[in-house]
Amino acid sequence: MKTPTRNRRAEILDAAAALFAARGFHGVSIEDIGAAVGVSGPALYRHFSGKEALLTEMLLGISERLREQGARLATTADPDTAEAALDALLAGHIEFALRHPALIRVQERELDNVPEQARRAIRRLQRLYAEEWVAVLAELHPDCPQARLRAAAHAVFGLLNSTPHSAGELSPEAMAGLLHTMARAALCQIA
Amino acid sequence: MKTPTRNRRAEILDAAAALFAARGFHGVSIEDIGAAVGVSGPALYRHFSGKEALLTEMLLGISERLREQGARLATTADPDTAEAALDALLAGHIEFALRHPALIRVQERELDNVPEQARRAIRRLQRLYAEEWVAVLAELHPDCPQARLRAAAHAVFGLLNSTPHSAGELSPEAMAGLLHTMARAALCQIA
DNA sequence: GGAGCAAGTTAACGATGACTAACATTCCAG
DNA sequence: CTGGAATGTTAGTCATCGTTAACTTGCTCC
Repeated sequence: MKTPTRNRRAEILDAAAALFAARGFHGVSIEDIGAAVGVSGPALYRHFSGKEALLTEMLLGISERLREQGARLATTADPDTAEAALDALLAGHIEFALRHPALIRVQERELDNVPEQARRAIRRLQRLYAEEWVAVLAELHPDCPQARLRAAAHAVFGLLNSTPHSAGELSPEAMAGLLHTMARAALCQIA
Repeated sequence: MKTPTRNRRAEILDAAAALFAARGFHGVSIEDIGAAVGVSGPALYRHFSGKEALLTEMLLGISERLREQGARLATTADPDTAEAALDALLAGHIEFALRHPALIRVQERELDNVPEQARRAIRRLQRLYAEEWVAVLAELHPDCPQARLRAAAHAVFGLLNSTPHSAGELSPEAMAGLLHTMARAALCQIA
């Protein structure tokens, strides 16, 4: 009974992400998650210390991944223009959002269900990611106050993360193009 | 013990909205909601038939309000230009989102916790509201396919509804102006 | 002034669900 | 071969929570 087991932890995290996205953290039971990966109930405690720990690891993973990607793309090899950096950030975020809508949804909705300490760590990563955007935007709009740039960045995150809501009407490529265009236009207009 | 009682139902709905926004539907107990309005626990059953019914009424109220506002603003007195109608829709939505961030949050997150039948009604109202936007956008972009316009509208809702995330950095007026500018720019660029 | 309704109260029930305990199986390592 | 880790299983515990029941209390209207 020991199939390849392409790492159970990852399998569990994926299944849990889909379930959390669909029904919310409190709307999903440990039993549900177990059933989704073909084991039943308390088997999960062999891999995670509890339900909150599972969510915590999930959110930390997402934030870390975005932050790493942001740091990499914002300081891309030779960013002659801030415009190029912005396009890279946009493309990266859009690709992530389109490829992992469930993760985006969970990241947006379930932060409050993570224990205090880990929540601070997650928020820190999110802040670092946002600061990459703000830095790039500051180059494009040198006399725009930081607070306004931060608000603009968060607004654009809202736009890009709307993906899970409007699922499937457009092809992924068309959707990516549309979001890129809209976000770019929105970010170039901030006085 | 019969203070003015400025309608308990409304009071309960407000308190529940704030709690649901903060901790999610399943994260809030009937006891919590009661405590928030100064009565304890099962007193709520004098006003609502259950927890789901409470959420249902809340979401129906929000959707109805937005739809009504949308219908009113989109067909405003004399809409010489579709641009004016779009500006009216934007201003209305932004005002609502800034004035009632908790309602926006609940509307975005808790639809799945509403029983099937009511959920369909809510979705219908949301669809009607979105169609107001699509109709106006169609005037501005006559040869843009409907699906793209719909996706654009939802993306802008994501942008405007990001308010609850980035709370308080900017003054409400500055925030309203920024959101209006960004959304307008985003919506004028869709090829 | 008492009938009746509106709006609370506390106590209890029943379900669900997170987590623990105790026990089984498979897979190597020595 | 054997013992021990890794990974499951089922049964049970304990807390929480939605909901109902039974009982109180004040207001209002004839």
